[in-house]
Amino acid sequence: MDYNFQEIEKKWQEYWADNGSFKAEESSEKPKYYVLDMFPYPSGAGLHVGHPLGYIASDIVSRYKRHKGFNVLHPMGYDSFGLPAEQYAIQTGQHPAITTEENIKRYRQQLDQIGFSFDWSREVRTSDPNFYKWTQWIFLQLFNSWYDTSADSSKSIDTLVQHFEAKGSEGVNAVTSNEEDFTAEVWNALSDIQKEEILQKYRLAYRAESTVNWCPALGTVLANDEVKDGLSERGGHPVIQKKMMQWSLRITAYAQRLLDGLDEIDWSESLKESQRNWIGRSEGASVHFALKDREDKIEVFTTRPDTIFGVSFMVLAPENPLVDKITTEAYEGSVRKYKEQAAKKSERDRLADVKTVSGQFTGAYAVHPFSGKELPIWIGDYVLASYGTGAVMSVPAHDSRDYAFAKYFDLPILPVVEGGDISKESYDAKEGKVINSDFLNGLDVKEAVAKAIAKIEEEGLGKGKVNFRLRDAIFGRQRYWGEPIPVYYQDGVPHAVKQEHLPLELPQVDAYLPTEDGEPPLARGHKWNYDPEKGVVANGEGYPLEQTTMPGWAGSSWYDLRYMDPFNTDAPVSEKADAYWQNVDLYIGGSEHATGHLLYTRFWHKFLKDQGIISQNEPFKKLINQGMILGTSAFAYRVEGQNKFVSRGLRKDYKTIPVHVDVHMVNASDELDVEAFKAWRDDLAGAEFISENGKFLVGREVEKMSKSKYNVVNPDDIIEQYGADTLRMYEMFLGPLEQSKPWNTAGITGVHGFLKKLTRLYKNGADWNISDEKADEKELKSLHVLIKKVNEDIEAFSFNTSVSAFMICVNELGVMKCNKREILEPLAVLISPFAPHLAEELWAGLGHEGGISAVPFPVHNDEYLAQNSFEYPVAFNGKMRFKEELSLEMGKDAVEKHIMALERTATYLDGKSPKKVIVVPGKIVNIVI
RNA sequence: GCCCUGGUGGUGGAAUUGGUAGACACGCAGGACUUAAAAUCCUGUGAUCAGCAAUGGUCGUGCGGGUUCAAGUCCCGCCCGGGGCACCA
Repeated sequence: MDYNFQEIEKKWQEYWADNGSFKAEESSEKPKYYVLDMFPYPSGAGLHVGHPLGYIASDIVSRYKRHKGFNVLHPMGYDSFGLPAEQYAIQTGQHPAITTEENIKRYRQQLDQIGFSFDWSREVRTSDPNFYKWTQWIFLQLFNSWYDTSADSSKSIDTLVQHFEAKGSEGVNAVTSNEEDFTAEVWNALSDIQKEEILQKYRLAYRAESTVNWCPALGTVLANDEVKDGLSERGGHPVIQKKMMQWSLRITAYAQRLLDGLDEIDWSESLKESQRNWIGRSEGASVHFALKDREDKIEVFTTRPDTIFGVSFMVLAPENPLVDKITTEAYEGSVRKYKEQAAKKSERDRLADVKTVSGQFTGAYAVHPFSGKELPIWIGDYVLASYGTGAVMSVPAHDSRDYAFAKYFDLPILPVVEGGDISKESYDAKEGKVINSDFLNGLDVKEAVAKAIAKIEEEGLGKGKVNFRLRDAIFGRQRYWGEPIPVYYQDGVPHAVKQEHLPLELPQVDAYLPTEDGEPPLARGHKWNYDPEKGVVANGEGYPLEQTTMPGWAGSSWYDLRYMDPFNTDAPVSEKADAYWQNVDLYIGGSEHATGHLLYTRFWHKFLKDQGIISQNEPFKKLINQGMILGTSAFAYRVEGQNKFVSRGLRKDYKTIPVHVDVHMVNASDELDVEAFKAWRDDLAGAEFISENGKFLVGREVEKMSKSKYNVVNPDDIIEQYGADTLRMYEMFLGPLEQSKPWNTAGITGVHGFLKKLTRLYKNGADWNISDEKADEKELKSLHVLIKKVNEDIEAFSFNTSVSAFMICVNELGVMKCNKREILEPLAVLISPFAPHLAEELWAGLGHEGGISAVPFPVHNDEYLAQNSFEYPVAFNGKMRFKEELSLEMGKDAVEKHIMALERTATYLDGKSPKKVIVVPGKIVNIVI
């Protein structure tokens, strides 16, 4: 065999491992380039052909950059804390660390086979105590920080305490849930416990009673991004709302910076848009409405202060604490009933039930700040307690939800913006002239918004305000297999575990379930107390440790930094490593992390930047989302009620049910291996098959790759049959990296054949056959067209088109029977990022030693590309009719003259004289008749 | 509902950003080599009409308009697929 890929690939993989070919240099004169893949969670199922897609693309870039003279950091590791290993542990009693270790071994084996140029010496695992020591350390920095909005930066909590001691809360501009002002005297007189209660409202990692997403089936809380349509993202279990004491991270402090930062990074527009939606900035005003006959006020947030004269009632969320205070005696019963009803509804029901209007009058009235009119106060579950102030001013004429509410309960609808018909629906558009609105009359909506805010501020009724939809991130999980939160409790007050006692390692437990009392699994640890002098001690001594662990995204929020300096024992990353590597130049991974990992990571980096740990604002300069590789399922058509199958073309004649067929039993022409199919399952053994033209054909459909659809293709099988280089090139050839596309094993023969063809340029049978003759013009042109294209394509991440370009060039050289060193040497280097094993083999065959990976990448020479003639398409009224080869040196006029003199031109003119002749040199001739 | 994407042969996809639509590959059809198969190589392959044929005509990039000598590409209005957000005031 002239292309013995199995032997070649094994040989060079060993060579790379033995020579440490891809070790990134600590420091270097070379410019740095950091290419990162989203590290995988090592699941038990192993990789299917969809997983390596992004890794192949990043590997091509890494290898290309090495050829271009960069010091490339291209690491890999494992996001090894997670639910599946824990659930397996619950079922079997096996420690999740063991399962994880086994899965990692399998992953490593699969990854190694594909020939990636990872620097494995820097491997990280989030579940490794040497790694999570620093995850815990970062958590403690967050715990010890508050956010100063005046400086727009986080600061040490000590600075806040000093301020409180000297001046109380006056002059503090912080992101906080604290609403009560106090003086220095009051502060200094507080007990430690009371002080800590207040500080918790400022810390960036804090404990608070908050409504959380509780998943009873998983026995843990979930972050907002882990819940989809009221179900847990993992497992699809129902999620309910529950009030719990929870650790949270104050990501909301960074909302504006997270939003602004998007403008300086090269990410896809759709991804940025997802993050913008998630952060959900809206501008408006907060306005205080006084209550009739009471001291309290209702504060609302509105984005439409211009419609303030259209307010005809107020609505509070049922959970709003004000409700109980203001409800009049006569309505107490019905309000209580409504609240109970609302509390019973799960988030999911509430979402599903958007169309049903419900609410209850409280008996109380607010007073319109400008008109003095009395406004009835209602409660309704369309108002959310967790957004804004949990209260709205209702402008039914210009808000569809308020409109529905007003119609249902027959409340007044007052139009204040011209331009819509409000007899059937509200007019929500922000266009038109304001009417019926006193000092706002005659203004455009935009002007009215500004004027209304100015007036509200002037009268002390409120102020302009920006609101974000982003919520603080719930950080505690009632699980075993995660990073322990390094906190202990003294008199119920949380204290940080000392740095010298980090990592706080997971305790040994006898089972991985929550306890019978519903406490997290860590409560089963027999040695899970803490003494600030001694560290972890047995229960009964010292103080109790926190029992929840960190969520899956904790470790992944900073792992990119650890690769820069994986063995550092003094810091997550050294100043030197940070200064050299800075941040990730190219990050490739799936778009499913848009509002989870990618947002949290940006948050942690901004925080670490504030702390002076790192120098960069953003972790990932450029990000590409690789598309999903879908499966091409195969179906056999079973005749309803019979054990009989009909071929695809005949199924119209029968009533059939499609049955999934394992794609491995179908060939490239969609023919089913009937014998294999019969042997597949007992019930099929006696089946009858009706063929067409002697063939039994299956139907095809594109679906997500999944075991249950029998359409999963394993890379190991592909590598076994065609080799890793073929797999790599075929995955790239399938289509644009960012696009989702179906896998079809049938097409792979094209790429495999190409690699064989390439080999044949260098070899004659088993022997190397290379000539030192000078290359001719045509050969050089073919090569240099390719050099130019490949360079451009890699820079543009358009790998599918470079594979085509390789095919075109190799086809051309094959026809010319070119075996000249002058052509074949650069060709081997060009293809090395794509098919590295074969490239190494060819390079060695050309007589080189020392490997190909650092050989400079070819640069094209324009001289060889220069054309002296061009085949002009000649079009009449824009329709191409014939072509004429002309010298490119001919000017416009000369071309026109030549073309007009042609006999063929005369035929098409058919006696008419052209109105106009357009000549675009080197492009086209168009004759307008 | 709002926001991002995308829509090109039987299939995956190209098209230098306004200049020959369908590169490259799969599949299909035919042929060469072979006892045969595999492998390899060659030819054809958007639809449709006319012709024995070389060839020629018409249509054709989701739909309907428009700009232009020229539109897959630009503009206006729709339709459909994929994704994000969503009683967010």
